[in-house]
Amino acid sequence: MSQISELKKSDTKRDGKKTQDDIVYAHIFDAILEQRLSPGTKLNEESLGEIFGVSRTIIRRALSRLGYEQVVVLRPNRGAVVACPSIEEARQIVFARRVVEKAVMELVCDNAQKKQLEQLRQMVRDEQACFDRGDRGAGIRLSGEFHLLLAEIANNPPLLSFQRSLVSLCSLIIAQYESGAKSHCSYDEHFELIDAIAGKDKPRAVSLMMHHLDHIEEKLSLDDEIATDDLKAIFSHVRNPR
Amino acid sequence: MSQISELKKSDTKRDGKKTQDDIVYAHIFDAILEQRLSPGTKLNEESLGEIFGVSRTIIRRALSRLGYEQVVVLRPNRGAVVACPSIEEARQIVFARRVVEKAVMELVCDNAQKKQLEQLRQMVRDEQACFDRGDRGAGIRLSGEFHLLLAEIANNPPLLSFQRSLVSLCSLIIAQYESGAKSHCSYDEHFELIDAIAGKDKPRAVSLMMHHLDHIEEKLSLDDEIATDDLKAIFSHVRNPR
DNA sequence: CATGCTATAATTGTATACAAAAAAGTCAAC
DNA sequence: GTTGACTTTTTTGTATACAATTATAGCATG
Repeated sequence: MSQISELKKSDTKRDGKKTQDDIVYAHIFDAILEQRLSPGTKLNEESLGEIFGVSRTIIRRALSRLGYEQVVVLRPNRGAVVACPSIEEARQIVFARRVVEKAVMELVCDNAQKKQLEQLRQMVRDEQACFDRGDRGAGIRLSGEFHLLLAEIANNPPLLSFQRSLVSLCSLIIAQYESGAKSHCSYDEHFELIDAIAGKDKPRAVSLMMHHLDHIEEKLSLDDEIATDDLKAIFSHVRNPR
Repeated sequence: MSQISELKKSDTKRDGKKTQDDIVYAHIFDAILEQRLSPGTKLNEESLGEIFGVSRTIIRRALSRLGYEQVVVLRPNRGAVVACPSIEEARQIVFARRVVEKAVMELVCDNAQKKQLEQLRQMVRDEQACFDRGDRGAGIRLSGEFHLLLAEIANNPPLLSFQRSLVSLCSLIIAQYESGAKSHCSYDEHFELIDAIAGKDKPRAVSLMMHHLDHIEEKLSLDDEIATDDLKAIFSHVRNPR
C-alpha cells in the first residue's frame, strides 16, 4: 500500500553496503520480532514489493530466506505466511534453544571480554528503557537481540545463525501464546545472567538461562489447556503444509 | 555443458512433487556430500542453468539456499563458490556439531522405535556395501545421511535443519583436510552407536558420538602443521569474504 | 439457502531482458 | 617482461513478461 521509503541505493537507514533483499529481510524480520506481524499473516509478494518499492524478485529472496529460518512458511503455489507454531512445535523450538543457549553460555563464560560485558549491560539498559517508556515492541526486539549478542560473543558463527532462527521463532511463540501483559523475558534476569558471566560462573549462568527459558515454556503449558473458540487455534495441531 | 536430464516436470528421479529448485538444490548438495565438488569451486549461474536445463532464476534460488546453510559462500557481485572452511571455522563447525549430536543422541535414545533402529542398521549396511565395492562417494553421502536420519528420529525439526547444514559442512571439511585414504567415518562406529541406542544407554551413546567427532577433529590438528605449497591453503586463514 | 460447477480474477512460478558490476584482455610505457 | 590504464567481455543483480496454479465469484440446481 504505502511506500515506506523507496529504499533503493544510498539507503542510510541501516548500513548502506547491504543489498536490497537484506534490507527487506531485516524489515520483515524486525516486524516479526517486534510482533507487528502476527502469526498466520499472509505475505503477498506484490503488496510487499509496492511497500518497499522493489520488484517481486527481491521480495521473493527475502521471503525464502525467512522460509529457511522457518520464521515464515512457504506453501508451494500458495504464498508465504508468518509461521504459526503449534504447541508441539513450540516445545521443540524451545528445546532446541535450550541446547544452543547452554552451549552459548559456556562459551561466553570462557570468552567474554570486559568490553563485551559492558555492551551486554548497555543493551539490557536500553531494553529496560523501552519497557519503562511503554515501547513494548522495541523492548521485545532488544530482548531477542540480547540473546543474539550472547551468541555473537560465543564466537561460533554456525551457532549464531541457528540462534537467529530460534530467537525469532520464540518471539512468534510469545506473540501467539503469551497470555498476560507480563514482560515475557524480564530484563532483571538478563542483568543476573551478565553477573554470572562476569563471575565466570558457568553452572549458575547455565541454570539461570534454563530458568529463563522455563518461563516461556510455562506459558505453553497454561495455554495448552484453556478453551478457545478460534478454529485456527483449535485445529492448530492439524499439520497442513499445503 | 552437458545437460543431465532436462528435469522439468514429471521427474521421477526423486519424488515428483518437489519443485525444480529443490531438485537442483539436492543435486548440488549431494555433489558436495559425495565430494564431487571440491571446496572453492566456482558455481557459475549460467553454466549450472544449462546443465540442469533451467533458467538462472532456479539456480539462484538453489544457491541462496545452499548459501544460507553456509555450504556455499555467496560473494556479492562475485558469485557463489563451494565453501572452503579455514581450520578455525572447521573447529567451530565441529564444536556446533558436538552440541547438536549430543542432544540428538539423548532424544534418539528416548524416542527410537524398533522399526527405526532397523532403518538405521539398513542404512549402515548400505554404507558398508558402498565402501566395500569402492564407491567412496556414495559411502560418504550415506554416512552423512546416517547422521541426518538420527536427527530425524530425534523428532525435532529445527535441530534437523541445523544438522543438515552441519553435516554437509563436515563433509566439506573432510574433503579438504582428510589426509589418508582411511574411511573418514567408519561404519563400525555407526553399528556401535546403534547398539548403544538399542540399549537406551545414553551416556555410552553420547560418548561414542563424541569419540566419533574426535576423529574428524584430530585430522585438523594434524593438517594444522603440515607444510603446503598451495597458496589457497596457505592463506586459507585470511578471511576474504569479498 | 446450501451445494457444486464453471468462468474469472488474483497470485505464484519461471524465463528472459536489460542494467550494473567485475573479470579478462589489450596495449602502451618503462 | 612487468606494470598500469583503458576497452571489451563475462557475470551477477533486478525488473518485467508470461505461464501455471490457485482463489474467488457467479450461477444453476436440488
